[in-house]
Amino acid sequence: MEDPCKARQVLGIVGDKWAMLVVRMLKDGPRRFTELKRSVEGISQRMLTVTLRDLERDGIVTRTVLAVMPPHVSYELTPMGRTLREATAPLLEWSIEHLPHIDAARAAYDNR
Amino acid sequence: MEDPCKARQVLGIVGDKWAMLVVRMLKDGPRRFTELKRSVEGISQRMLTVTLRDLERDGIVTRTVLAVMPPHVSYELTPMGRTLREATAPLLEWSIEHLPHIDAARAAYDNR
DNA sequence: CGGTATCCTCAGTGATACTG
DNA sequence: CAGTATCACTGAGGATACCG
Repeated sequence: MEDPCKARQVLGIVGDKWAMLVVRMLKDGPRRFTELKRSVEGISQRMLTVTLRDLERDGIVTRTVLAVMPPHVSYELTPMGRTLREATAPLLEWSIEHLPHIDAARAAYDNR
Repeated sequence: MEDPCKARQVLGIVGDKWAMLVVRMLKDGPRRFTELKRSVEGISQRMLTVTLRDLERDGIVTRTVLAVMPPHVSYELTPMGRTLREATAPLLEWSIEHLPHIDAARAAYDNR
Protein backbone atom coordinates (compact mmCIF):
# COMPACT_ATOMS: atom_id res chain seq x y z
CA MET A 1 0.00 0.00 0.00
CA GLU A 2 2.97 2.26 0.53
CA ASP A 3 5.32 1.09 -2.15
CA PRO A 4 4.87 2.83 -5.48
CA CYS A 5 6.88 0.06 -7.15
CA LYS A 6 4.15 -2.45 -6.33
CA ALA A 7 1.57 -0.12 -7.81
CA ARG A 8 3.62 -0.11 -10.97
CA GLN A 9 3.75 -3.88 -11.12
CA VAL A 10 0.02 -4.32 -10.66
CA LEU A 11 -0.49 -1.84 -13.45
CA GLY A 12 1.67 -4.06 -15.59
CA ILE A 13 -0.98 -6.74 -15.14
CA VAL A 14 -4.33 -5.03 -14.75
CA GLY A 15 -3.34 -2.08 -16.92
CA ASP A 16 -2.88 -4.33 -19.89
CA LYS A 17 -5.36 -3.57 -22.63
CA TRP A 18 -6.84 -7.07 -22.74
CA ALA A 19 -5.79 -8.99 -19.63
CA MET A 20 -8.67 -8.00 -17.34
CA LEU A 21 -11.25 -8.52 -20.06
CA VAL A 22 -9.98 -12.05 -20.55
CA VAL A 23 -9.84 -12.74 -16.81
CA ARG A 24 -13.39 -11.52 -16.62
CA MET A 25 -14.54 -14.05 -19.17
CA LEU A 26 -12.99 -16.86 -17.15
CA LYS A 27 -14.76 -15.99 -13.94
CA ASP A 28 -17.44 -18.66 -14.32
CA GLY A 29 -15.10 -21.50 -15.15
CA PRO A 30 -12.85 -22.81 -17.92
CA ARG A 31 -13.20 -21.53 -21.45
CA ARG A 32 -11.69 -22.62 -24.72
CA PHE A 33 -9.56 -20.43 -26.95
CA THR A 34 -12.24 -19.85 -29.52
CA GLU A 35 -14.88 -19.16 -26.89
CA LEU A 36 -12.66 -16.43 -25.49
CA LYS A 37 -11.97 -15.09 -28.94
CA ARG A 38 -15.67 -14.72 -29.52
CA SER A 39 -16.55 -13.26 -26.13
CA VAL A 40 -13.79 -10.70 -25.82
CA GLU A 41 -15.03 -8.29 -28.38
CA GLY A 42 -12.48 -6.88 -30.75
CA ILE A 43 -9.50 -8.96 -29.68
CA SER A 44 -7.35 -10.40 -32.43
CA GLN A 45 -6.17 -13.97 -32.42
CA ARG A 46 -2.65 -12.82 -31.91
CA MET A 47 -3.46 -10.62 -28.91
CA LEU A 48 -5.53 -13.33 -27.28
CA THR A 49 -2.60 -15.70 -27.56
CA VAL A 50 -0.15 -13.13 -26.22
CA THR A 51 -2.45 -12.16 -23.37
CA LEU A 52 -3.11 -15.74 -22.34
CA ARG A 53 0.60 -16.54 -22.42
CA ASP A 54 1.35 -13.63 -20.13
CA LEU A 55 -1.41 -14.59 -17.74
CA GLU A 56 -0.18 -18.16 -17.73
CA ARG A 57 3.35 -17.02 -17.08
CA ASP A 58 2.18 -14.93 -14.15
CA GLY A 59 0.32 -17.86 -12.64
CA ILE A 60 -3.09 -16.30 -13.16
CA VAL A 61 -4.49 -18.83 -15.61
CA THR A 62 -3.73 -22.45 -16.41
CA ARG A 63 -3.58 -23.84 -19.91
CA THR A 64 -4.79 -27.39 -20.47
CA VAL A 65 -4.30 -29.14 -23.77
CA LEU A 66 -6.33 -32.19 -24.77
CA ALA A 67 -4.32 -34.05 -27.36
CA VAL A 68 -7.16 -34.75 -29.72
CA MET A 69 -7.85 -33.78 -33.28
CA PRO A 70 -8.91 -31.10 -33.70
CA PRO A 71 -7.00 -29.63 -30.73
CA HIS A 72 -8.86 -28.69 -27.59
CA VAL A 73 -7.24 -26.13 -25.28
CA SER A 74 -8.97 -24.76 -22.25
CA TYR A 75 -8.01 -21.94 -19.95
CA GLU A 76 -9.01 -21.54 -16.33
CA LEU A 77 -8.29 -19.12 -13.53
CA THR A 78 -5.89 -20.36 -10.88
CA PRO A 79 -6.78 -19.72 -7.23
CA MET A 80 -4.57 -16.65 -7.44
CA GLY A 81 -6.38 -15.60 -10.59
CA ARG A 82 -9.66 -15.77 -8.75
CA THR A 83 -8.36 -13.58 -5.92
CA LEU A 84 -7.19 -11.07 -8.52
CA ARG A 85 -10.63 -11.02 -10.04
CA GLU A 86 -12.14 -10.41 -6.61
CA ALA A 87 -9.71 -7.58 -5.94
CA THR A 88 -10.86 -5.80 -9.08
CA ALA A 89 -14.54 -6.08 -8.20
CA PRO A 90 -14.68 -2.81 -6.20
CA LEU A 91 -13.30 -1.04 -9.22
CA LEU A 92 -16.08 -2.38 -11.39
CA GLU A 93 -18.66 -1.29 -8.84
CA TRP A 94 -17.03 2.12 -8.74
CA SER A 95 -17.27 2.37 -12.50
CA ILE A 96 -20.96 1.55 -12.54
CA GLU A 97 -21.58 4.28 -10.03
CA HIS A 98 -19.29 6.97 -11.40
CA LEU A 99 -18.84 6.50 -15.11
CA PRO A 100 -21.90 8.66 -15.87
CA HIS A 101 -20.37 11.44 -13.77
CA ILE A 102 -17.14 11.13 -15.69
CA ASP A 103 -18.96 11.43 -18.98
CA ALA A 104 -20.69 14.54 -17.66
CA ALA A 105 -17.40 15.99 -16.39
CA ARG A 106 -15.82 15.42 -19.79
CA ALA A 107 -18.66 17.02 -21.64
CA ALA A 108 -18.49 20.04 -19.34
CA TYR A 109 -14.72 20.28 -19.73
CA ASP A 110 -14.89 20.04 -23.50
CA ASN A 111 -17.50 22.80 -23.68
CA ARG A 112 -14.86 25.46 -23.24
CA MET B 1 -20.32 -5.51 -13.00
CA GLU B 2 -21.91 -7.25 -15.93
CA ASP B 3 -21.13 -4.87 -18.74
CA PRO B 4 -17.78 -5.46 -20.42
CA CYS B 5 -17.97 -1.98 -21.91
CA LYS B 6 -17.72 -0.49 -18.46
CA ALA B 7 -14.69 -2.63 -17.75
CA ARG B 8 -13.14 -1.17 -20.86
CA GLN B 9 -13.82 2.37 -19.74
CA VAL B 10 -12.34 1.86 -16.30
CA LEU B 11 -9.27 0.47 -17.96
CA GLY B 12 -9.07 3.69 -19.90
CA ILE B 13 -8.61 5.46 -16.60
CA VAL B 14 -6.85 3.11 -14.20
CA GLY B 15 -5.02 1.28 -16.96
CA ASP B 16 -3.23 4.43 -17.96
CA LYS B 17 0.48 4.13 -17.41
CA TRP B 18 0.70 7.11 -15.06
CA ALA B 19 -2.77 8.08 -13.87
CA MET B 20 -2.99 5.86 -10.81
CA LEU B 21 0.53 6.71 -9.72
CA VAL B 22 -0.39 10.37 -9.80
CA VAL B 23 -3.68 9.81 -7.98
CA ARG B 24 -1.75 7.90 -5.39
CA MET B 25 0.53 10.86 -4.72
CA LEU B 26 -2.49 13.08 -4.15
CA LYS B 27 -4.07 10.87 -1.53
CA ASP B 28 -2.83 12.93 1.41
CA GLY B 29 -3.89 16.29 0.07
CA PRO B 30 -3.00 18.87 -2.59
CA ARG B 31 0.35 18.76 -4.32
CA ARG B 32 2.08 21.15 -6.64
CA PHE B 33 3.19 20.30 -10.16
CA THR B 34 6.85 20.08 -9.29
CA GLU B 35 6.19 18.03 -6.18
CA LEU B 36 4.35 15.50 -8.32
CA LYS B 37 7.08 15.54 -10.90
CA ARG B 38 9.60 14.65 -8.22
CA SER B 39 7.52 12.02 -6.47
CA VAL B 40 6.25 10.10 -9.48
CA GLU B 41 9.48 8.48 -10.43
CA GLY B 42 10.37 8.45 -14.07
CA ILE B 43 7.52 10.60 -15.35
CA SER B 44 8.39 13.24 -17.92
CA GLN B 45 7.11 16.78 -17.65
CA ARG B 46 5.04 16.24 -20.73
CA MET B 47 3.36 13.09 -19.44
CA LEU B 48 2.65 14.64 -16.07
CA THR B 49 0.90 17.52 -17.80
CA VAL B 50 -1.05 15.21 -20.10
CA THR B 51 -2.02 12.90 -17.24
CA LEU B 52 -3.17 15.75 -15.01
CA ARG B 53 -5.21 17.26 -17.85
CA ASP B 54 -6.97 13.96 -18.42
CA LEU B 55 -7.67 13.51 -14.73
CA GLU B 56 -8.98 17.05 -14.55
CA ARG B 57 -11.16 16.49 -17.58
CA ASP B 58 -12.60 13.35 -16.00
CA GLY B 59 -13.42 15.18 -12.79
CA ILE B 60 -10.91 13.24 -10.72
CA VAL B 61 -8.60 16.12 -9.81
CA THR B 62 -8.98 19.86 -9.57
CA ARG B 63 -6.41 22.32 -10.82
CA THR B 64 -5.93 25.53 -8.85
CA VAL B 65 -3.76 28.35 -10.14
CA LEU B 66 -2.43 31.09 -7.89
CA ALA B 67 -1.64 34.04 -10.12
CA VAL B 68 1.67 34.91 -8.55
CA MET B 69 5.19 35.04 -9.87
CA PRO B 70 6.59 32.45 -10.05
CA PRO B 71 3.38 30.52 -10.83
CA HIS B 72 1.88 28.25 -8.21
CA VAL B 73 -0.42 25.47 -9.40
CA SER B 74 -1.79 22.86 -7.08
CA TYR B 75 -3.71 19.69 -7.80
CA GLU B 76 -6.12 17.96 -5.50
CA LEU B 77 -8.38 14.94 -5.63
CA THR B 78 -12.07 15.69 -6.03
CA PRO B 79 -14.52 13.72 -3.88
CA MET B 80 -14.96 11.39 -6.83
CA GLY B 81 -11.19 11.10 -7.09
CA ARG B 82 -11.06 9.99 -3.50
CA THR B 83 -13.66 7.31 -4.06
CA LEU B 84 -11.64 6.08 -7.04
CA ARG B 85 -8.57 5.86 -4.89
CA GLU B 86 -10.52 3.86 -2.31
CA ALA B 87 -11.81 1.51 -4.98
CA THR B 88 -8.24 0.70 -6.02
CA ALA B 89 -7.12 -0.07 -2.48
CA PRO B 90 -8.06 -3.79 -2.61
CA LEU B 91 -5.92 -4.11 -5.70
CA LEU B 92 -2.94 -2.67 -3.88
CA GLU B 93 -3.49 -5.05 -0.99
CA TRP B 94 -3.75 -7.88 -3.45
CA SER B 95 -0.45 -6.89 -4.99
CA ILE B 96 1.35 -6.84 -1.67
CA GLU B 97 0.11 -10.33 -0.97
CA HIS B 98 0.58 -11.88 -4.40
CA LEU B 99 3.35 -10.12 -6.26
CA PRO B 100 5.99 -12.42 -4.77
CA HIS B 101 4.01 -15.40 -6.04
CA ILE B 102 3.86 -13.85 -9.46
CA ASP B 103 7.59 -13.35 -9.52
CA ALA B 104 8.02 -16.98 -8.54
CA ALA B 105 5.55 -18.14 -11.19
CA ARG B 106 7.41 -16.15 -13.84
CA ALA B 107 10.75 -17.53 -12.82
CA ALA B 108 9.35 -21.07 -12.95
CA TYR B 109 7.77 -20.45 -16.34
CA ASP B 110 10.93 -18.97 -17.79
CA ASN B 111 12.99 -21.93 -16.62
CA ARG B 112 11.77 -24.03 -19.50
C1' DC C 1 7.37 27.50 -11.96
C1' DG C 2 4.56 25.27 -14.83
C1' DG C 3 3.77 24.68 -18.67
C1' DT C 4 3.66 24.32 -24.74
C1' DA C 5 5.51 23.08 -29.10
C1' DT C 6 8.17 19.85 -31.99
C1' DC C 7 10.32 16.13 -33.43
C1' DC C 8 11.35 11.41 -33.24
C1' DT C 9 11.40 6.63 -31.76
C1' DC C 10 9.78 2.20 -30.84
C1' DA C 11 6.74 -1.02 -28.44
C1' DG C 12 2.07 -2.64 -28.91
C1' DT C 13 -1.23 -4.04 -32.00
C1' DG C 14 -3.80 -5.41 -36.22
C1' DA C 15 -3.93 -7.88 -40.68
C1' DT C 16 -2.75 -11.63 -43.16
C1' DA C 17 -1.05 -16.01 -44.33
C1' DC C 18 0.49 -20.46 -43.00
C1' DT C 19 0.48 -25.06 -39.97
C1' DG C 20 0.39 -29.37 -36.73
C1' DC D 1 -8.89 -25.67 -33.45
C1' DA D 2 -5.42 -23.19 -31.77
C1' DG D 3 -2.00 -21.47 -32.67
C1' DT D 4 2.92 -19.24 -35.09
C1' DA D 5 5.28 -16.08 -38.35
C1' DT D 6 5.72 -11.69 -40.79
C1' DC D 7 4.96 -7.27 -41.92
C1' DA D 8 3.28 -2.75 -41.46
C1' DC D 9 1.39 0.93 -38.92
C1' DT D 10 -0.08 3.96 -35.29
C1' DG D 11 0.19 6.59 -31.42
C1' DA D 12 2.00 6.74 -26.62
C1' DG D 13 5.61 8.69 -24.77
C1' DG D 14 10.71 10.59 -24.34
C1' DA D 15 13.99 14.46 -25.41
C1' DT D 16 14.64 18.98 -26.17
C1' DA D 17 13.83 23.76 -26.59
C1' DC D 18 11.22 27.66 -25.74
C1' DC D 19 7.67 30.84 -23.07
C1' DG D 20 4.45 33.80 -19.80
